[in-house]
Order: sequence, then structure tokens, then C-alpha cells
Amino acid sequence: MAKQGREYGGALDQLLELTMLLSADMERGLGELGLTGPRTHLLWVVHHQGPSTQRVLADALGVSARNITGLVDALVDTGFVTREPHPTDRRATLVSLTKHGATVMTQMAADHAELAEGLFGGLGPRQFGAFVTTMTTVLDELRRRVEEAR
Amino acid sequence: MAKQGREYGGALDQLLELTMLLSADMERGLGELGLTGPRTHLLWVVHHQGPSTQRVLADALGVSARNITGLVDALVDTGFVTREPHPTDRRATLVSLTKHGATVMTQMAADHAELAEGLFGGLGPRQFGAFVTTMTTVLDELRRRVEEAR
DNA sequence: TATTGTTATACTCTATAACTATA
DNA sequence: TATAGTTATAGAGTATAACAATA
Repeated sequence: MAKQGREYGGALDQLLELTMLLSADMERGLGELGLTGPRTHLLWVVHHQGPSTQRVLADALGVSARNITGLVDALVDTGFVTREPHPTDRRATLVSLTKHGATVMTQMAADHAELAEGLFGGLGPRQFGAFVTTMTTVLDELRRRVEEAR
Repeated sequence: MAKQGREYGGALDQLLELTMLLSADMERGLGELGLTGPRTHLLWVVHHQGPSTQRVLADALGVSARNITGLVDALVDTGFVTREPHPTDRRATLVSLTKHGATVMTQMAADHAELAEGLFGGLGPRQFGAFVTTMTTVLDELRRRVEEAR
């Protein structure tokens, strides 16, 4: 029992270390591009959903509208996005990627795929399949806990 | 080939979602205790390593000495730690847990174990063992990449 | 000289509240 | 009335640089 508990704790520690290394690995290089984590997250949403109002971005990122104003200001200043008037709602603005922003995000998607290949490419098909299955189970349990706690 | 790449990407997305949920789950409740992520990280180090100089804490957390001054200031103000003179080096100060700080960290370790049990307790022994083995492999690859990138 | 920690300054991300323009 | 976004204000975490006290 005690031994089992220690093993579980060790596995959680592995996940936490992986969490930290993964964010370090991803955010490394963002600085050279003039990007930060939150700004990249915003670009990621616009890259996948297309031109979006700031209200939509606030909900997607789970932050206040005021915060989006600041992030978009910075991304306009550094040439990643533009603010355009919304075609039908004159209160709203549409945030779109510039050509530079689109280029950077396309490269980032490729890097994402390369990282995935690097992390999992060394596993056998059986081992990889079992890992995905287990991750799904663990994720479901974690989602359940987070949901229940709200 | 293309299908394989998509599968790898999906697994990486699972890991990233787990990363976000895990930090959300852990930081939930810290606010009620009057703690934040970085302050808790500092307490965690002192809890495990015992009374420590600010220099040691800066290295352990990977942040500047200035930053430690601010975190310790806040933790002293809120009653989690004390600053004591170093017995032999009059330049340095030793940061120690107060009784309250120690109580909170002991409870946090118990919560950590409970979370691990909740996440992995539903897996069979075989499945859990395979998961740990795979995590070890993936972590090694990730550590290798981070090391190589420095 | 080198190291420990602080003061000074600045930037990023975050929040709430009050306000303007529009719906 | 309600919504989209901004200005005003504040707090946390982070950094570098200059400095004081001590090693």
C-alpha cells in the first residue's frame, strides 16, 4: 500500500517535470521572434480560427477583455497582426494575421509536428498506442476532477 | 506516414492539455491560502531542503536574486517564512518555514499524494507500469533536446 | 576581488471599474 | 439595456544594473 502510493507519486512527479520541460522547450525561441507565451497563444487562435473579434479572443484565452487590448496592442506594434473594422458591427474590431504573422505561425505548426515526432518517434507502435490509451484515461479523470471542483 | 504524423501530434496535444489542466488543478485553492505559484514553489524547496539562503533559492527556482527578495518579502508578510541571520556568513540570510508554513506544506504533500492516487489509481498494474516506462523514455528524450538546445 | 542581498527601474501579464460608442 | 473595446489603476512576477556589506 505504502509502496503503491510512492509509485503513484513518482509518476505524478514525472508528469510535472515533463510539464515544466515542455513549456521551457516551447517558449525557448519565442523570445528571438519577439513573442511571449500569451501573445503566441493569441496568434495560435487567430491562425486556426481566422480573423476574430477581441471578444472572441478573450473567451478563447480565458482572460479579460482589457488584457486582449494589451496583447493586441503589442502584436500590432511588432507587426504580427492588424486591427480592421468589423464589416457589420461598428463596435467590434477584427484581428487578422499579417503576412509575417502567418509565416511565423505556419513555421510554428511545423515545429510542433517535429517535436511530436522527436518525442514519440522512438516508441514502438504497440507502446505508442498503449501510451495514448492511458493518457486518455488519465486526462478524463483529470477533466472530471476539474469539472467537479467548479 | 502522414497519418502517423497526425497521431504523434495528437499525443503531444494530449500532453499539452494535461499540462494546462494540471497547473489549473494545482493552483486552484492556493489563492484561498494566500499563495501563488512561484511563492508555493519557493516554500516547496524550503520544505524539502530545509532552511536555505536566498542564493540557493534563486538557483533552485531558476530566477534572479532580486526576484527572491520579493517572493521572500511577500512570504514573510503573510507569515509563511522567517528571515534569520546565517550562523557563519554575515552576508547571507536563512529562510525558514514558520509553523504555519510547515503545516500548509505538509497538507500540500498529502494533497499531492491524493491527486496521484486519483489519477493513476484506476489503472491496472500492468497498464500503470507500461505508462511509467513510456513516460521515462519520453522524458529522457525531452531532457536530451533541452540539454542539446543550450 | 568575488559574493549576498537590496534599491532603483522597467516590462509583461493579469484583474476590476468606469466610460464611450454602438447595437 | 446590453455589448465591444478603451482608459485608469493596481498587483504579481520577471529582468538588469548599481550599490552596500561582507567574504
